[in-house]
Amino acid sequence: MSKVTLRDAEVIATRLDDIKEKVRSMIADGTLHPGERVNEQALAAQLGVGRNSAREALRSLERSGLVRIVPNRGAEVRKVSLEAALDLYDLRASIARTAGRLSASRLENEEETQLLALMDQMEVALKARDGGTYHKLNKTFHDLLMAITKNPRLIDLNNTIEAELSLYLRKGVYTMAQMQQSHTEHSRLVEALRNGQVTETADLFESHILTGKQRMLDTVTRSAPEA
Amino acid sequence: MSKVTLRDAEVIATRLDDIKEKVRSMIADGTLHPGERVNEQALAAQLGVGRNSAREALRSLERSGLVRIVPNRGAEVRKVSLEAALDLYDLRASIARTAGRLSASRLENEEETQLLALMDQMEVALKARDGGTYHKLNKTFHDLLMAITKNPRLIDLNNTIEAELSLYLRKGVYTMAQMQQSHTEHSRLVEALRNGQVTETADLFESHILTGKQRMLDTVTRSAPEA
DNA sequence: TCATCTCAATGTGTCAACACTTTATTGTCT
DNA sequence: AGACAATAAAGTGTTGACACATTGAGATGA
Repeated sequence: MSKVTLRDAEVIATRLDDIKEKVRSMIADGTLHPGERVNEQALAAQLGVGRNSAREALRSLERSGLVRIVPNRGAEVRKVSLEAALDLYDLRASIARTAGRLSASRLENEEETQLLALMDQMEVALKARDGGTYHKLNKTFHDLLMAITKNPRLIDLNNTIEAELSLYLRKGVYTMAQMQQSHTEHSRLVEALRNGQVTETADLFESHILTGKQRMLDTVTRSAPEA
Repeated sequence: MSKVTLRDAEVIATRLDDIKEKVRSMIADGTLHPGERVNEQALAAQLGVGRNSAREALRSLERSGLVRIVPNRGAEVRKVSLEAALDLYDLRASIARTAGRLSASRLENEEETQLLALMDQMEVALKARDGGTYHKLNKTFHDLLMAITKNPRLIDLNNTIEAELSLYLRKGVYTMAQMQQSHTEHSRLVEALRNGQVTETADLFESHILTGKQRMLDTVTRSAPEA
C-alpha cells in the first residue's frame, strides 16, 4: 500500500482501487464483454478476495458507468448503444465548451509549452502515419486542455464520460484523413487559446467534439451498420 | 418493496434506496452538517440495519457528491466551498447550453403546454411575492427543460450537480428583484425554444445559469463575506 | 406438444464477527 | 509544564455464513 502526497490532498491507493483496476482492464481487454453478467463470487474467487470486496468494487464501478447494477440480479458490463454514445458525445461537447471558455483565461506559461510540444509530436506521428501514437498523444492533449481549466470536478466528469464512451468505441479506428482533419482543428484551437480569445476557444472546442461525433458516426455506419 | 414498471425498464425501490434517502434528508435538514464525520455503526444502529448496508449507502452517496470518503477514516458530509460551488455553476452552464440546443429541436406539444402552464404559475407566484412557491416551480421548470432533451445521462448529471450545489446553497434566499430578473430570462428562453431557434435557446440557457452564478455570488458576498 | 407448477440450484442481500488502522489517553522523561 | 512514546479505545476494512430472490429443469396435466 503506497501513499502519494499530491499538493495538500492525500491520495491513498487502497485495495479496492486495485480490484476496480483489475475489473476495468478485464473490461477493456475484452475478458468481460458488454452485456455479460458479472458473478460476484466468481469474481471474488478469481481475484482472491472476499465476495463483499468484489461487490463493493462493482458498486463503485457502477458510479464510473462501466457496469450496470440491477437489484437482486447483480452487475453486468454496460452495453452502450449507438444512441447512448451519441448522447455522451453531446455531454462531452458541453464540457469541452466550458473547458475552452475557462482555459482561455487561465492558461499558464508552462502549460502553453506543453501544448506546443504535444502539437509537434502529433505532427510527427501524422507524417509517419503512426495512428497508434497519434491516438495516445491525442488523449494526452485533451487531458491537458481539461487540466488547464483548474476545475477538478470538470476534469473528473470528463474522465468519467470518456471512460463510458470507450465502452462503445472499443478502439478508435480512424482514417488518416480524419486524423489530419482533427489535427487542423487542434491547431486553430491552440491558437485561439494562446491568444486568450475566450469565445473563440469555447466555440472551437465544442465544435471539435461535435465534428468528432460526426466522424465517429461516419466510421460506424460505414464499417458496421449495426453491431 | 414495490415494483414500478416504467416504459420497459424496471425501477425497483430497494432497501438501499430507503437508507440513502434517509441520509440525504438528514443532510438536507441539518441533522448532519457539512464537514461532520458519519460513523458507520452509529448510522446503522439509528436506521436499524447492519453496518454493511449503511456502509454501502454511504459509498453510494459519495458518487452523488453528498459525502466524501477517506480511506480508513470513513465518510464525512461534504463541505462545498464557494470556489467549488462556482466550479459547479460552470458545469451546470455547460449542461444547460447543450440542453438548450437539444430541446429546441426536440420539443413536443405536450411539453410545450406544460412549460406554458408553469410560466403562468410562476407569474402568479411572483405577483403574490411568494418566494417559496416560486422556488419550487423554478425547480420543476428546470427539470422539465432537461427532460425535453430526452438525454437520460444529461438529466441524471444535471440532478447530481444540483444536489451538490444544494450543499452549498442551503436555502436559496433571493430578492424579489432577482426572481423577477430570472423570470424574464425564462420568458425569453421559452420563446426561443418554442420557435425552434437552436442557437438562441442554447445561448440563453447557458447565460441564464451564468447570470444565476453571478446572482448567487452577489447574494453570498453581501450577506456573509465568508462562512 | 405445450403451458404451467414445483422445487432445486444458483446468485444476490444482509448480517455479525474478526483483523487492521486511526485516534485518543495515559504515563514517562527532560 | 511540555514533548514524546506506549497503550487503550474507537472505527473502518474484510471476511464467511445465513436469508432471501431469481433462474432453470423436470414433472404434471390438458
